[in-house]
Order: sequence, then structure tokens, then C-alpha cells
Amino acid sequence: MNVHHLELFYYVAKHHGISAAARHIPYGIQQPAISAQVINLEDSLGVTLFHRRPFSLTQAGRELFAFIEPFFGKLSDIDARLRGGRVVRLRIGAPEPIQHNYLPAMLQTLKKRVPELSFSLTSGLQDVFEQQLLAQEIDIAFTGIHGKPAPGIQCQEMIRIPLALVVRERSGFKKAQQLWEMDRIDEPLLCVPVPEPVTTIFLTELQRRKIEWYPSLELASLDLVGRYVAEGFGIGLTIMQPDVPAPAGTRLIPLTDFPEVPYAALWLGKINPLLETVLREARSIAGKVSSLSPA
DNA sequence: TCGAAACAAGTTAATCCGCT
DNA sequence: AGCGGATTAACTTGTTTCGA
Repeated sequence: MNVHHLELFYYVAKHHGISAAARHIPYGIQQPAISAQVINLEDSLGVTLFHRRPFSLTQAGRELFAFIEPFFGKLSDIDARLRGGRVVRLRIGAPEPIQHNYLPAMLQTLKKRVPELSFSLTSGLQDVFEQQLLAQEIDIAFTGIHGKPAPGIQCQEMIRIPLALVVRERSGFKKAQQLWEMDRIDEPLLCVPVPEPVTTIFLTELQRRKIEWYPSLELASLDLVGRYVAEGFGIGLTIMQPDVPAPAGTRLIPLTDFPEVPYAALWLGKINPLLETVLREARSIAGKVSSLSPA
């Protein structure tokens, strides 16, 4: 008998099925792996633990579940106790603009609601956050998203933010249309690296419009894009945050007819009361930001 | 100690199968 | 027939074991 197999059986029995278990196990694991491990457990015991469809535990399955449930059911309690009882730790992943502009207000409110809260912030991109969530290195991420998140990761969209070009203050470009009408765009394009949704969504739309313009300089953050534009390196791609001014020495040209970038909260497995509070606060801030956007 | 082989456990994609 | 859940097949990756 293998403890990992027992753990998987616990989730299968608790959630009445292998697929439901795959959706609720707090680390990433797919249905076939659970199925195979539970079959291994049944083989090693020489008994059938549950009927697949419709789901029902056999007598042996009920006995085993009754035996292991007190242990696996209380793992989270002992985990919290060993970590020091009342300290509530929240590890958040978010790109720098979100960290700069929105997280301070959110964390202040959260701190009032949950005084024992301590938190850590990490920056990155969607794929990095997904890996960190799966490795349980962060608890929640707020990030621009493009494409479906990895299996097991829950996703709730918060807000859609329009794309914008950032140009030098005294640049001759007033409208994006001026660029699209050119035979060839010679201005270097500055943006964050390609897996970042801001860039991916922009390039996909350019491709759809059959406009050829490729990144000349990939920078680690949207802040750096603004900074390099101000220094005259070219035209930058950024997002139109309604309550955030353009970086010094630059101005923004909104890309009103381009798709917007969806920003979402990502977390792993079942939501807990703390994450519920965080999501509620995030939705409230997203609502306020949306109301500032020009219609 | 190091490298090859074996093994365990995971993935995706395809397939099976029971239910509506 | 179509849908959704379970299983199978083929593969990858990481760890362990074992012999030189």
C-alpha cells in the first residue's frame, strides 16, 4: 500500500469520481494519472474500491475511506498549526504595473480585514505564474492572460485593458492609423517578450490585418518600454491604464480598435476563505478602474 | 564515483463505453 | 448520436539501483 495512492483514492472518494478529483486536488495532476494510481492501489489490495459509472464506493472502498479520511481530512489543519498558528501568509504573483498601481490599495484593505496577514510579491508572466502555482510557490496570480490556463488552474477574469502605443512626446504620430497606412513601418517596436499576452494579442491582430511590424527590442517590463521610448529607441507597446499617466517624456496613443488584454486572477484547486476575500477585493478594485475608462 | 538500465509517475492524445 | 468520464497507448522525466 502506497500513501500517495491512498491520498489519490481519498480525493476520488471525497469528490465522487476521478475527473472531479482531478479538478479538486490542490496540485496539478491529470485524470489518467489518478486512474492509473487508483488501479495500482486496487491491484495491490486485490479488491475493487469503487464502481466507476455511476460512482459508488464498494464495501471495501467505504471501509478504506472511513479509515483514511480522519488523516487526510485534517492535513490542512496540522499544516497551518505547524506553520505557526495565526500567521496567514499570502504569496501573490503579478506583473510590475499591477504591483505598482493596484496591489498597494488592495493589500491595505486586506490587511485591515485580516490583520495577521503577511504577504510576498513576485513578478513575472502568465506561464511563469502557472508554473509557480502548480509548484505551490505562490497562492494567487493577477496577470494578463492569453489562451487557456494549464489544467488544474482556476481562472477568473477581472478586467479588460485596452492596448496603446507609447511614443515620444514630440513624435509626429498622432494616430495609430498613420502607422498602418505606411508601406513599411521603419520605427523600431519596443515591447515585453512574446509570451506576454500584451505582445501576443497585439502581434496576432497585426497578422490578421496583414501588417508587418515585428519587435526590435524586447524589454523585461512595461515600465522599461516607457523608459526606452522616452530615450528615443522607438515606439512602444503598452496598456492603457485609465488612472496611470504616460511615462515622463512620452504620450499614449490608444489602440481603440484592437482587442483588449484580459487580466485575470489565477489560483490552484479549491478556493479557500482567504482567497475568496482577496478575489472580492480585486473585483472591487477592477470595478473602480473600469469605471474610470473612457467608454 | 559515474554512467547505464530499470522503474515510477507524470503527460497528451486517442479510444472506449455508459448514459441521456 | 453526442457527451462526458474512464482507460489505454505512447511517450517524457526524474529517481533509484547496480555494476564497472
